[in-house]
Amino acid sequence: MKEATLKEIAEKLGISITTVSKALKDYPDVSLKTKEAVISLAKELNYSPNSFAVNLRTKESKTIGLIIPEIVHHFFSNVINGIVAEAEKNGYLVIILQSNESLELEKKQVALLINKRVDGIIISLSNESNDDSHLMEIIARKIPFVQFDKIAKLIHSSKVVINDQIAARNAVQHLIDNGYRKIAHIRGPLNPQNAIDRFIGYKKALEINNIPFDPSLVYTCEKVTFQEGIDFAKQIMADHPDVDGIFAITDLVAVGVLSYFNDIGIKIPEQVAVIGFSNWFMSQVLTPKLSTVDQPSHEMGVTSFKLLLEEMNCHKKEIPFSPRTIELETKVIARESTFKKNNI
Amino acid sequence: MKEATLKEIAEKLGISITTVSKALKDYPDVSLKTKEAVISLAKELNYSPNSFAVNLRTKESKTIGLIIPEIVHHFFSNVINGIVAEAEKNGYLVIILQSNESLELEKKQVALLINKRVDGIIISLSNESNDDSHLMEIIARKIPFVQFDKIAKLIHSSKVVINDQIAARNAVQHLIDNGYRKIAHIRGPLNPQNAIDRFIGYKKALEINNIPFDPSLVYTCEKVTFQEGIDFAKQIMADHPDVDGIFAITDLVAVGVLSYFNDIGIKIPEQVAVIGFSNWFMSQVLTPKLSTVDQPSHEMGVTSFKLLLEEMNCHKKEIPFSPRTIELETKVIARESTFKKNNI
DNA sequence: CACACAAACGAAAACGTTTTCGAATTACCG
DNA sequence: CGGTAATTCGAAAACGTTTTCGTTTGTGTG
Repeated sequence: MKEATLKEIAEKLGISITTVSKALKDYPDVSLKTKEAVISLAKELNYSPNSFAVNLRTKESKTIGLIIPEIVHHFFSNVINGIVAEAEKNGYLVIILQSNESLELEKKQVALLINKRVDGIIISLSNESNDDSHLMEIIARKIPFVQFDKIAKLIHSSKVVINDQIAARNAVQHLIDNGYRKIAHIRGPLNPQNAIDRFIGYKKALEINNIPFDPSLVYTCEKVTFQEGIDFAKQIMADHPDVDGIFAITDLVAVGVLSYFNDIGIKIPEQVAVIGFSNWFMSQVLTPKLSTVDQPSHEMGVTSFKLLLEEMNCHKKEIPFSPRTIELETKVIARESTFKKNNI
Repeated sequence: MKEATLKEIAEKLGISITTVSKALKDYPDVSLKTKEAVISLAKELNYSPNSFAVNLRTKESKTIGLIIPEIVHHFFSNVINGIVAEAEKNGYLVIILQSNESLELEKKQVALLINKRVDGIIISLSNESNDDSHLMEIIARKIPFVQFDKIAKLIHSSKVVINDQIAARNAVQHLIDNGYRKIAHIRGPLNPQNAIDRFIGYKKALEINNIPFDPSLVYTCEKVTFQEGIDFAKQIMADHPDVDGIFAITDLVAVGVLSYFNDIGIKIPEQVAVIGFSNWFMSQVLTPKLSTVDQPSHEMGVTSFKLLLEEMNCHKKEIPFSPRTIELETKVIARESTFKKNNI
């Protein structure tokens, strides 16, 4: 009942381990007769190579590591899906870790993956990440490395992103085009590059349309939760009763806003229009249906793995690899929550 | 710039590999002096044991495999989260695979994990799974094994489940208690045990309340999608315009129903009450808010890993392990979509 | 028949660790 | 001081594979 090994097959056939190994890997210097004998016996014994030994010998594990801030998250679970599918298609397995938006945990997990000697690492940074030392370590060890979505701009690695500035600008422009003028922004935390970029996009859109930027219309999430959406919606109506549009950093927050407005009877979009970001599934089934920005999450996963694979292949053959940055397309999805105002 | 090894440390210190290994693992037969010297040099060289070699030597990889039907799914992503968190807490990493509800893929993936020699396997079966041979293989190889949610009853392994019959019965009882009598059921596919059990629970509830069971009120999903919810809602209203309640196999389908009714102006719950299953996040933000059955998904993940860990520990020490089945509690979450009828 | 050459196989090293068991040294005690 | 016991160390095997480089045998050619 034990696991079959090359040695066992060799002994039963009265040949050497070397020949058995070669026969199974279809080397040209094994006669057809022995090849057949070996293959047939291997099948019979249900032989499969001991991957631990193969890993040690070949110095690769055909396994990659993936670190993301949150698994239970429409965007990230879609990315996971893309990565896992593409990886499997190419013979790789994926170890998933969740940083819980904690820099400390993220660092531990990078160390963990390095120790495990994964063949490559894909990461989307936590909101706390303002320190690059663990990423530098990955680079220093020459481990193939791809960042996506929430990236450290200054780290010289491949990246898969969207153009958050333009995407956000388009979202706000959509509000403006539909007649909304006094637009609040519920932004993400101060650290992450994409929260910064979306904020910049928000300002740009105002600027282009000659709407003065009012800092008091900007509200900053700490955790980017549904509850914060509710809280800020309340706050906004208290601070600025005449606001007529809200652009939220992500759909989850926008849904909080919607939920609060629905509960207290504020009409959307008649009184306030709302647009989110990321096109979460639920946004299309809410009342009113939420306008948002579509972000190709699954494709982001697939592309990230493809880039990593390229680098891993170069790494194996010891040919140099130049990191690339790929920018994927987004588009505004107009739904009920931003219907054109009647008076225009 | 190369990876430090025991050999290197030994040579630099003029001692044997054995002693270095022992020093790092705090064996009692190494003098304090050499221990300190070794540890300090190891730190300096940034030594970390080559996990490939450790795996080969110890025959374990501190890695488990997880196969689920769908990653982008509120219930499953919560389970993943629970498993990954609990695993990491105990020094294990998790390889995730998605069967896409395909038996064929599921079988391949089990084979993959066996070949990778993971220390244990956790699985929730695909809807197609009506063949146990791949699961038998896991048992035959004595690989620690836990099933959760969608299980093969006859396979002798640990299991983590809810009581689907009772949970479904409670959901339907809730509808009946609130005055609904003609209740349709949108059930899951014919194969999965939990779809069968929920259907049985539905029938039981009717029986207890002396409501005759009408097979034409039962609709069977193939893929359990949002779209099927829409389609069946339409179908139900065509077939039985006087239906006043719907129990759906899962929230996603219930949301489809809600969405269709909202679109065509059928009032919920005044005309038809709707209850789902699983308590997906979005169900609380819909209009109307969806009643459902809470299923402790995160806890299900945590519990699954704990059971697996127990078995892995026994396996290592070669002491026998008896598989256990753990049943977690569910409870009906009453929201707007099933408000009590006025006339009772 | 000698020689070259191809075909088929195997010995052995290497990957880096863990662990057993015996050897060497030191300390202790009567 | 002889002997025992404790302390400290290291040689070597083992885990199972891959791959290099010989060696042997058989085949064909001049």
